[in-house]
Amino acid sequence: MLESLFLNLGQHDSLSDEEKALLGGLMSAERDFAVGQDIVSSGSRLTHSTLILDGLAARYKVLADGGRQITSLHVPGDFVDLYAFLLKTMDHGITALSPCHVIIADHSKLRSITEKAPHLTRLLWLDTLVDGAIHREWIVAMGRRSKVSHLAHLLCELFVRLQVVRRTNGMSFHLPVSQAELADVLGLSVVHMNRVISALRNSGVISWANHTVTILDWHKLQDIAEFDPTYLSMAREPR
Amino acid sequence: MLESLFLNLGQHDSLSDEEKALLGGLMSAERDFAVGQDIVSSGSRLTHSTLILDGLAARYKVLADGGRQITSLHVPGDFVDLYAFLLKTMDHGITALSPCHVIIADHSKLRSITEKAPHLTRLLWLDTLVDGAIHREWIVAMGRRSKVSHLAHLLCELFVRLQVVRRTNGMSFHLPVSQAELADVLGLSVVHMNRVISALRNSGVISWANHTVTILDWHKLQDIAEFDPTYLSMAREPR
DNA sequence: GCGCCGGACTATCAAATGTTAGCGCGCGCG
DNA sequence: CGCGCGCGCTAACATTTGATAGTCCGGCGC
Repeated sequence: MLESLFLNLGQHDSLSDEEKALLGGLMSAERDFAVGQDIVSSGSRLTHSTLILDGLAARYKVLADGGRQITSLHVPGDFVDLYAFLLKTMDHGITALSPCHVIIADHSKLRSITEKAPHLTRLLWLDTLVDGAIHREWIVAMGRRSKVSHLAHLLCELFVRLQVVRRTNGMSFHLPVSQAELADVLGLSVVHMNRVISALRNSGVISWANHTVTILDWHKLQDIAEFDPTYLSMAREPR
Repeated sequence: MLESLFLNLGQHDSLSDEEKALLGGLMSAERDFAVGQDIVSSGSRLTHSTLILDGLAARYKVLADGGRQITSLHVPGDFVDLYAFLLKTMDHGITALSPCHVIIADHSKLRSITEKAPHLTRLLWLDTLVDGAIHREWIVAMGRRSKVSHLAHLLCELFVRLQVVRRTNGMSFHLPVSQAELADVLGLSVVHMNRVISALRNSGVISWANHTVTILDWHKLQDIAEFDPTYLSMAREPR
């Protein structure tokens, strides 16, 4: 059941059986969230963190004028709010973009892992660091890439991350987001988001219908995006 | 000498004397970097991390077309590349925006802290999490705030962070960056950066000359920025 | 089967942002 | 002392992006 977590953490360094057992021991209740429902709401103080077993979730922040910005997307195997364990107060919300099946990890148990399992602690820490690396890549994309390149970069990233947890199907993957939601990711208006998607489609490197994206020309997509997966730290080495 | 590090980590939770000693034991050589010099270069693999004792540094990434995006700014007391301890390969560079005096922490010693000092490990982990929280706030600013609001937000953030490490002078602080460098932070052209700075200046909430920013109306600046410092986790509580 | 509704998509015009070019000031250097 | 140069600043024009207002289509409830 925790297979995607093991795949996710295990891509960086090998996980021993004891560590897998420790991770299993972290978890308590499973829960389900419907589309549009908040998994965690902004401003709350949590005593547990949430692991996605299935579905797509987004961290977001809403501004006074009603604008929404999505700051990250989360796939199965992602600890969406692991940082809440130390950050304590949530400064943003987390919402389900598709029906989400999750499992809960108590902070008290996470804390005890930091007391007695240094290697596993480092791997969990690393997980949050990769999160930060993704944020940096998003900042670069928002600030200095063309919008088409930004979108291409996002698709490359999602494809690779989904591949790690075996949620791709050949060169296709399911992307259950509306254009309005995507606009909240890239920081664009819906109208312009549509233009950007059309442009990428017309360049022939992807097809996109029924919430399914198919990469027709990975090489060219990667070129448009200037995508270099180094920041995802996918090399398995001692950490 | 490590006073700014203690102030920085100590804002989140209290640091014991033993922990301060452990942190002292981490450090080895001090070094100096001139303006424009790389403190860490992109693509390198490090065996140490760098703590800023004095100066202003920036993480940045350069794209194929020559464009540069700065993904974070670092003040004294910041471990600029602490994550390299686990991420291993640098996917971006770090440069000195003003003359930087730094001190080096060996990764082998950091690792031993994770083996024997769980609470200090959590505080270091937290330090990297705040880094991530700042990234998220920057993403929101880039995506959904007006440019003037984005700039105002940056100034609020820098003021608060500098205040923690006692680098402010009343409502003023030193900001040794050119408009071109600032444009690389906000993701704007230099010309437009200039327009945005002028607009904020003309609104009368700040004055800005000789690389010194003075906040004339903190309340109004905070309003323009919709600045809420929660994400900086400045409450001292058990972590 | 009909009508409503959300989401993709388009057109038109307005506003924000970028590009290119150039001016002027202060400062370090020959 | 004069010259070059980085940097702040501006002007004019081009391009990108946003706002507003639709159309069209498919799913779903009645």
